[in-house]
Amino acid sequence: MSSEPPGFELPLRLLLGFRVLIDDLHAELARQGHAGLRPMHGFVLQAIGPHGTTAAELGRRLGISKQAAGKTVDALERLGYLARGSDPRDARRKVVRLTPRGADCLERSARIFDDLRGRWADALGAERLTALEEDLRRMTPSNLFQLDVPGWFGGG
Amino acid sequence: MSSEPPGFELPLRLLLGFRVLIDDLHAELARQGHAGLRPMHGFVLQAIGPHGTTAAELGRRLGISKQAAGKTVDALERLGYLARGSDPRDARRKVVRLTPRGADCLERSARIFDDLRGRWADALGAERLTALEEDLRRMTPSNLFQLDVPGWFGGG
DNA sequence: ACTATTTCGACAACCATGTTGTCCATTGTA
DNA sequence: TACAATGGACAACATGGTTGTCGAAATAGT
Repeated sequence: MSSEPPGFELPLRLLLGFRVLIDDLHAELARQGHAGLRPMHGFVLQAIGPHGTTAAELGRRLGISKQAAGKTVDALERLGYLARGSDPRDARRKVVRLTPRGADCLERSARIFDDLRGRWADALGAERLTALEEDLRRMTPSNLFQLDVPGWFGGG
Repeated sequence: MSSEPPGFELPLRLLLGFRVLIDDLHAELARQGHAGLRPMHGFVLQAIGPHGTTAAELGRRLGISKQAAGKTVDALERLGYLARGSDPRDARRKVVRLTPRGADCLERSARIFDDLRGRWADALGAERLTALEEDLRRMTPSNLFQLDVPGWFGGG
């Protein structure tokens, strides 16, 4: 009879796993010339994607208010990762696009994430990692970016 | 040749897994009379434990400043989950202890977490869940509570 | 015993990020 | 043409974390 771990360990381990990966990512990003980024910024760049979006759309995608999305865009714009443009077909929309620096960061992030995943595969075995991912996919919502996280954790 | 998922999916799934569990926990806690708790509050109660601590010690345990820990204690005290007492042997220390309500919440949380873990076990199979936990244990630091999270995510 | 250092708790100032509410310009529709 | 919906900006507010400072109390050192 194997004693099971207390139930509260699972969420904590999930969070710690996330944390470890993100910390490693940002340590490496900083080494590659992208210091100053906050943990969530990478995901915001990822969520914006190569084609750009608007603040309102980004908010919907991330599950936060358009105002909050707008503030985040402000921050990333100040850091030089995003640029705002206007849409000739709709004067209300302000399209947010990655700058070259933003695109560079996104590419590096992708490579680093793949590398980190490779390290997990080395440590755990490819099959077990695949199984882990499958299991998580089964237990989590499909919308990868509906993180919500910033707001939901701190409260507000 | 099975195509591997992009590396950035793994951290996101870990985070989403955490989120799902915590959301479920708090939905159930609210149903059981403990509405108004923030996601991190449960972990703070957990980290305080049945014997109580001080704000400074709690801060060290959680990996945040004593001031931040103090503020969190304030919040939980306002909500009726914690009570401050004084230590006769050290007039500087203000011992923070769970109130009956706090202890009740902690017990219920434990039961709910076990139940949620059981649901994952049903969905994934006990062996796979055990493997998942083992793998995460292998890839994450041992100090379960050194979350840091609040500060590190939002930035500051 | 007296002093110097450490520790605890509190307060203040500041920053980041979220929320809601309001308002205006623009677009699309009845 | 009038009206509703949308996008963006601004303001006010709450939370939670940080650093810095300070006084009170405990501890170490001479």
